[in-house]
Amino acid sequence: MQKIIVDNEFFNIKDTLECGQVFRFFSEENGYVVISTDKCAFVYEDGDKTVIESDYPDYFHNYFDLDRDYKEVFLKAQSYGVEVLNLASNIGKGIRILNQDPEETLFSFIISQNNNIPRIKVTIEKLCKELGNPIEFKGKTYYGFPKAERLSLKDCGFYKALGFGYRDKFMVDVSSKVYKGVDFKELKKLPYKELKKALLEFNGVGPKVADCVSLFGFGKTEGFPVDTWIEKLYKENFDGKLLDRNKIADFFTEKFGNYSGYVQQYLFYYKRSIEEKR
DNA sequence: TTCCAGGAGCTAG
DNA sequence: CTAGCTCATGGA
Repeated sequence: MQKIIVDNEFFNIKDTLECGQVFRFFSEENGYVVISTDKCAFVYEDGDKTVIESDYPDYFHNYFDLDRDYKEVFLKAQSYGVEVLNLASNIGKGIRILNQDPEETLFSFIISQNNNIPRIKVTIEKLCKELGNPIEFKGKTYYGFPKAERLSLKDCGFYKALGFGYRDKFMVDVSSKVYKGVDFKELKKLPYKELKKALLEFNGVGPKVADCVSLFGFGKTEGFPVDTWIEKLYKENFDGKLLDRNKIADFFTEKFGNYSGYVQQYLFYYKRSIEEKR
């Protein structure tokens, strides 16, 4: 087990994990166990440092986006003179956009549509426990995220029984398509707009999920996912005249350019956290 | 009971 | 191309 030690100021593990970009983590005593594909890490705070323990230090170095300067991202967000964004980025300046596995991200966000975060997490955990590889880590058994090959062996009844609802069909269709040959490395070479177009070809992937997958799974930060929370925030804190979510996304991308993904995550986390307290 | 959640597919017009 | 309807599920 190796340790990575990172300064705390622009890396808050709680905010990074709980801001809604990722579903596979567990709050354990004094820290979090994070799982990505078949790999585990334990992450905790120690004074003004955040410590990442794992047998896969290179993988989690990239996963936590440690080569990026998040002070620069934060200062950029503060530079627009948007009041709600100043507030949101101050509260969430420890958020980092994770470099998640593209395939896992694709299935995770198909599950996320018209669903809520606690239930998304429960559903994904049931899926991993059923089909994922067991991983022994720090005295407990966790489960990896199943590959498309294994997902494609199951039918709609299986997914329905796990609580997928009407999304059962999407899991069957997409896992089969991915298993038959989707080259995620080739997709990663595409620019944002072409990648989004390719992602929209999957049954169950619309504009919002495509933007989440391209951001969280492929690192394309010019997309701005618009869900119900962002739509509320747009109506209350921006000019709020647009009704179509595609046009709201375009409005934000035009405003924030390559920083759209970071800004979106600051705003999403902020909006959800203030509504939760009511 | 109705409304809502990190929406998207399908059909009519 | 857009507007409206429908799609499971469970918590509030």
